[in-house]
Amino acid sequence: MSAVKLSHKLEYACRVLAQLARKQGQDKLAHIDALAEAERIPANYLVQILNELRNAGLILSKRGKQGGYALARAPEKITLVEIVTAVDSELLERHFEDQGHSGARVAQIWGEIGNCFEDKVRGYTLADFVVEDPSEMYYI
Amino acid sequence: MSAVKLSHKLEYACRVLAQLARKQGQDKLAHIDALAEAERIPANYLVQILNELRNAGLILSKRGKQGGYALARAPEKITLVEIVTAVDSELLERHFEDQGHSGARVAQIWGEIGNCFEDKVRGYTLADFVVEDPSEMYYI
DNA sequence: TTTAAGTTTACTTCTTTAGTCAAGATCTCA
DNA sequence: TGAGATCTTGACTAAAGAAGTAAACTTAAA
Repeated sequence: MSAVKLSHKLEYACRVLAQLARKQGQDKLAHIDALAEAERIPANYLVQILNELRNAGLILSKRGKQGGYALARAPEKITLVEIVTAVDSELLERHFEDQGHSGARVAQIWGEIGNCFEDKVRGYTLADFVVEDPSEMYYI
Repeated sequence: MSAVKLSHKLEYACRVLAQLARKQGQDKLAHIDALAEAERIPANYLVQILNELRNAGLILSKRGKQGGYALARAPEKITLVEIVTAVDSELLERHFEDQGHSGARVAQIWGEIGNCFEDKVRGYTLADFVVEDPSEMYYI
């Protein structure tokens, strides 16, 4: 587990969703190239990430001319746990070996730590990624 | 980051230290083979892990006949953060890209989550891994 | 001096991550 | 209808890390 060191993929997913949240309400759909440019993400890689987010039901897409992407729901209805699960579900999985004399207790303690982590992650929604004044973030 | 999915190395380190804690106070030193057997860890791999724990000052070793390993301090003086830092320091590192329109806020939020995680990890010591009654663990 | 330890370093194998690429499907508009 | 814009899908690759293996080297006690 790398709890605090994010994978690029998860960080990209958070950023692109934040950007989509910012564009919400506009009638025009967002294009991959514009999203890649705004968030400095390799466009070819972003393709895959958007696919996973769509498969998870977090965004909607439309093909063809006038096509593009938009959030499937309001930002405050999309929790960070859903984002993690969509692109990097291992992060929240717990699989301990539970072998040897100390396996059970080690698993128990890390299980508690995992619960704490998951609760914290569950407490955020996409709306928190788009607050107007970043300094507000400290009071959450 | 894999916060909740432990690397084998970190899980092995926790287990072998718990075993050393259990043997504390005895005048005989613990041998690699016995530790590997008790905690079901590949002995050849354990060699490397014990080395890192010694370099980090968590255990002491003695070579030659009658050699072996022991904790460098009392279990309650060894925090889980020290163990993580010794064998898998990346787990607690935070490196976000902070690029694109949303980079700063994404980094800020994950930084908060990381602080929460680190605080939780800091709250445990090796003594917690060796309680007599595992059911006590639930009340920590 | 023999032997039972730990020490150090190099190597292998497998999986994952991050990224690239291109052919295919679909939709709108002229 | 058809041309072009746009997403869709799947195959591929290079680099890095995880996990484990192995063996030569050093040290200390009997």
